[in-house]
Amino acid sequence: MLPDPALPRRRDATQTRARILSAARRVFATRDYTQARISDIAAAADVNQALVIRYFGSKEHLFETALDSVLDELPSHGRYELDGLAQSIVRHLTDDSGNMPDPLPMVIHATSDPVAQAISQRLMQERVVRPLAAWLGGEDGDARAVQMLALCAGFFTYRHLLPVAPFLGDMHGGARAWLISSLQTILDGSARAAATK
Amino acid sequence: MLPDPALPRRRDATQTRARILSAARRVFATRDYTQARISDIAAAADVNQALVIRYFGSKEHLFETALDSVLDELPSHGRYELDGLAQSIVRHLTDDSGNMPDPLPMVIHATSDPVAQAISQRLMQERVVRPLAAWLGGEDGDARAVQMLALCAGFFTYRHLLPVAPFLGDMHGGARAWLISSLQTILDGSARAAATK
DNA sequence: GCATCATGTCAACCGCTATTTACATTGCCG
DNA sequence: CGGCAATGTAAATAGCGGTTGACATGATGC
Repeated sequence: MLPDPALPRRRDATQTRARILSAARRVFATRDYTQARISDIAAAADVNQALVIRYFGSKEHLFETALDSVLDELPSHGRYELDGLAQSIVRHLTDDSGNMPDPLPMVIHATSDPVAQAISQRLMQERVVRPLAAWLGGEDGDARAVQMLALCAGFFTYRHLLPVAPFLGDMHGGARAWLISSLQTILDGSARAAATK
Repeated sequence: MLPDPALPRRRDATQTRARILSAARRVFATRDYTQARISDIAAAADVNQALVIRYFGSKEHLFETALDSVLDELPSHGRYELDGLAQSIVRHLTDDSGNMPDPLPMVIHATSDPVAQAISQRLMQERVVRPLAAWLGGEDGDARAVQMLALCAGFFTYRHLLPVAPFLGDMHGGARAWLISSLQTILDGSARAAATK
């Protein structure tokens, strides 16, 4: 038996903060940053709107904290072989349950706001592009890293932001396969470059 | 000798409307839709802010008119051979002068606003995806069409929206070459599919 | 010239939303 | 218990930006 929902919840700052952060991650990943209202996040966290600001200072800082927490949960590249990485990326990208950490939705949705954009840019550069480029190796490592990100961003754009047919219907499988093989091509190129070193 | 800028310009509704539309195209292509202020457009057109609304009814309607006018200027696909199309697309995409019509910047920047997004979605579907798919031909024509658009969107995202290194520096040439060859691969696939019909 | 309509200007208005402020309630510790 | 700091709530506040309306000014036909 659940507790009476009319009754106020037992007060617990840590848990409340966590609920807000979790809600922020969901909301910032699904709506555009400027469309993501503080009240949306408060509602999703079942918390008073003023608490969101009280706990995180401002919308911008909440965004930074939320993106940071997603990046913390991202599995490190070292855990993947060349074969698995492409599929793993796409699995994160196409997971709609919200259980798999993926910075891309938040980052893409943040491009509308100058401040949130700057935050995303810095964090993505430091914590995704740089390590991925290093892991890919070679002198064109970071070129390849950004190519992979661009592929993912394009896929995401036409899946969620501008869902023109045939991305709407049952074509997801085909698009997914195309994305995997395109990523794999870039990875294979890296492998070949490394082998000829 | 130019006319005294302190003096009011000779009144001409057609010209004023054209100046507003042109300014709107520039502004909507460079800033995000929600960040693109009516006052920005008015200033760029050197026109009173109220006139923008007077002539176009609302920000949303101005956006639709502006996007429509860009699509009108787009060269039809029939004018290109398979070889030239990829390069032509990329030339439009990487032109910073604003002289070449390209709906992509406006469309991408419109994704933050639900209404502008819906407008973009409809127009892109009808006037870009559909004709491009028909031109590509084959049963997977529209899948390939969207793949090409996704590539362009990804490229644009990491060039303008989330400019992480090495897209910032001198790597543009490399990224450009990559984009052209990726597009060409999709086009070649279409050609092969058509040949084996 | 002058009447009149088209065009342009200026100053409000209005809704929206992040943030703040003042106030209530809970839980903890003596 | 009783006080007090931590936590939660509700209602302003403030600023921004699209839109509107009342008024000014230039152009055009008589």
